[in-house]
Amino acid sequence: MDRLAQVEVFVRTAGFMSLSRAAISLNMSNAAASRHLSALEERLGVRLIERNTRRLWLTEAGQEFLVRATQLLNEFDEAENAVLERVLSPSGLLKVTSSLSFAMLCIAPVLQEFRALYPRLNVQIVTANRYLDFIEAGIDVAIRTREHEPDSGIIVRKLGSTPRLLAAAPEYLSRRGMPVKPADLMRHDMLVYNLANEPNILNLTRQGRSERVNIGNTLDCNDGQVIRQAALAGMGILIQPLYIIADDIRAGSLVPVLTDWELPILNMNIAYQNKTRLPAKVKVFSDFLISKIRSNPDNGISYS
Amino acid sequence: MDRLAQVEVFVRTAGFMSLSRAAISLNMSNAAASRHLSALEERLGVRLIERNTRRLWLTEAGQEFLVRATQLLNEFDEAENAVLERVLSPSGLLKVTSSLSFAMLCIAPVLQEFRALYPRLNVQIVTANRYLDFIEAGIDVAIRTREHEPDSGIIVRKLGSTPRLLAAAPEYLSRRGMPVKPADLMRHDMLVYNLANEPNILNLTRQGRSERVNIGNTLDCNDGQVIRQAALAGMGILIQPLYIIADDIRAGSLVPVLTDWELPILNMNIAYQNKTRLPAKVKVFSDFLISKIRSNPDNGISYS
DNA sequence: TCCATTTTTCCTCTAGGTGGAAAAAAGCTT
DNA sequence: AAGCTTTTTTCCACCTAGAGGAAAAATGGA
Repeated sequence: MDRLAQVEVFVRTAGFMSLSRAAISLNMSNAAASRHLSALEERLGVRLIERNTRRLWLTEAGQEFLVRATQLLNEFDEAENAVLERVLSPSGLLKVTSSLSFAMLCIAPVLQEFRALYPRLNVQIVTANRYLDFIEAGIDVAIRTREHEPDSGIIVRKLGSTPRLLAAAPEYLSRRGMPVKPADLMRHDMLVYNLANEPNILNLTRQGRSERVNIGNTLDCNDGQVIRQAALAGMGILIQPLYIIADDIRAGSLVPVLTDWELPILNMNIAYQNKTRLPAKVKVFSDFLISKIRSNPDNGISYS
Repeated sequence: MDRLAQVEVFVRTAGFMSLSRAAISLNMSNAAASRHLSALEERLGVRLIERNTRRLWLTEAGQEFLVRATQLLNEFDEAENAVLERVLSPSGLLKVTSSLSFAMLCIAPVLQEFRALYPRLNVQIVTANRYLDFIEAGIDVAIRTREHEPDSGIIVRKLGSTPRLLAAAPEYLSRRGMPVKPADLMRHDMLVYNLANEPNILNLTRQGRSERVNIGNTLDCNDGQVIRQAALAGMGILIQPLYIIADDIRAGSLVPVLTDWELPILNMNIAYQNKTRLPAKVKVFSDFLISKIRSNPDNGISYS
């Protein structure tokens, strides 16, 4: 039998001065209420409420217990309400990991608005050029581009897609010429992001036809921003997601090349551990970020 | 399911960092412990303990709830222990009613010792020359001499028996002569206690023979001490229980008459309400008083 | 004395909780 | 990488504790 229910019957009965009314208010039968009260008195070894069929009154033990019991029930409700409030109003620390580029371009610009919405939730961005382990690094949310997670315990939700482009500074193109067909890339200086799948092989398609090109690597680096800076300096042709160089292209600082050819789309995903109950902070952050990215047409990430 | 048991499983699990060890310590199966914890999390709508088969750790919600939960369990134990202590060490107020005589002669002399034994229990003596109603007067214990209680809800325990005697002051007997046989009483001044059963009829027996005498009443009073004082002043012959005039007889202030005749024995009883659980204070007082009266051979109350 | 109402207890039924065992998972060792 | 050990979770069959309805008992008022 639920000991708290026993205490509730006792407190309600003392309040109403009636077992029947206590039973009604607790949605239980008279018989059940009587049993609950008797069970409590049995366990305590004392009569808490002296009663007959016409009236009842608290014993001295009952009066003392009533004070404590009422306080206990209140505190129990408060404890549960505090937890419930935490669910509705997340707080604490949320650890998000992503590439430096994604953090700079997609998270940092909207973080202030997020903090305004959830003032008690601190967000810590852990930029890394490799995928961190959720458990080892204490990560709550990860932004990843790989198609599949080896760990089936990870939930993956799609943020959007971004095309990969080939682009170079106008100065470089003046100096080295514009590549006309994919094979021309073999004679160009290529700036390679070495964390990509098969970083030295390019698969380009046009009108259903594919061409596979092996490229050298004038620069072999694990950071998109470093590669972008090198390209801006005229060091070669880069292959990067549109969202990273969208502003550069609009500014004319980088010029796309082989634009009638397509490279494989890059899917941007948000990932978190599959838990029996998704922590509120993970949920609110994920929903927020997805909403922000999808509602910005200029960021180079589309969703369909 | 017992909600407190759920909280106990949670707190134990957090302490041991193991559901299995929490289960052992609470004498329940692993399955039951798992269900209790899951049920608590279900009701709260939040994961309190994140866990896999190898380790577990508190969520932030779990950390906060743990503080409150631990306090709740402590306070619940304290509330129950406070009640238990009250049972073992009675306190509060005990209302005892008896005749003035009994209170003066049998209760007052031992009350100090009782209070020393139970310092937190206050005894209130309500002397009355009539029987008070338990419920109306809020009486816990009553000393009564009547043979039967009309209320079957009253428990009656025998304190002892006291013979009733006829006695008068030596001066009165010198002046009016010593009665020789029961019929002589009709020509004497009789001091009648009008609360007795059939106060104006005396049934005296000797060697198996009974004589019934109708007596007049020079004094008709409802208080034994007033009757005693009148007899001491030579106003007439009284009929009173031995325990009231035992000291007067030893002192020679009152002289028993018709001593080879017997009046009906008076049974002294202690009475209290039949309750589902006898209050500790009623029990300890009753036991104490019975013990004191039975161990005093000089008080005029015998027990066999 | 009768009546209405409340508390308690009895009875029957079933829903819920049990433990054991199996499944799944996880981390360590080889 | 595979195997092993241990823990947590879930399933299953069983049993009992708790349910409500009704009757019994009690109580106070009319």
